[in-house]
Amino acid sequence: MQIPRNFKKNALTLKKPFFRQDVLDLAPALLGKLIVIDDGNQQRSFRITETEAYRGEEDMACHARKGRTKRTDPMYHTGGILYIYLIYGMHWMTNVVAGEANEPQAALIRSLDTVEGPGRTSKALGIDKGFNYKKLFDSDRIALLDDGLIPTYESLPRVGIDYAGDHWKNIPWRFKLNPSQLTDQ
DNA sequence: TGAGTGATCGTA
DNA sequence: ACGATCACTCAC
Repeated sequence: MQIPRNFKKNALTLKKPFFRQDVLDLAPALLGKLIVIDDGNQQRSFRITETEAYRGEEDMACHARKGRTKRTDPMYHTGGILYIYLIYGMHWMTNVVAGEANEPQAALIRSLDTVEGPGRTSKALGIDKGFNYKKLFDSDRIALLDDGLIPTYESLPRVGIDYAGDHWKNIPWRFKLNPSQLTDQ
């Protein structure tokens, strides 16, 4: 589709209330949404195809299991900002903060229509620490657009959390867009 | 299957 | 101050 020049004021741009949903609703709702990045020179867009939910201090796979720290602080904010962190000294992870203030929740963006894997996703988007805390509903640099695709998806266990114990390791909080929805457009 | 890489946080 | 950990990727 043609991406509007001023996505900040575009009717398709997702607004604050969308992000205040519980992460178990928001993470699957992110599937099929367009993520638009404007680096000042050019604008690029990708469709979100895979997410994971991390939910609260009781979720033993969530960074917030150790409470509020300098790193996890963004997750304690009201939904709609980004939570960005570095993993393995190399890869930036892009997370959308969900829910209300003091409910630490975030959805990891794992894959895009043309990019598989959370590290590669951030790299493709040009996202690094500078995007931490950035608002998705009020930014000239980045926005999420809803062009009407209603996602159908499968739920799977989350990746890379062997330390979290059987319950949290197996709970199906990874969401993958049905691939046929990309070609049906 | 294993090396690379560095911010973060618990322990001191 | 130090050491363990880690929501990963790439090359072998």
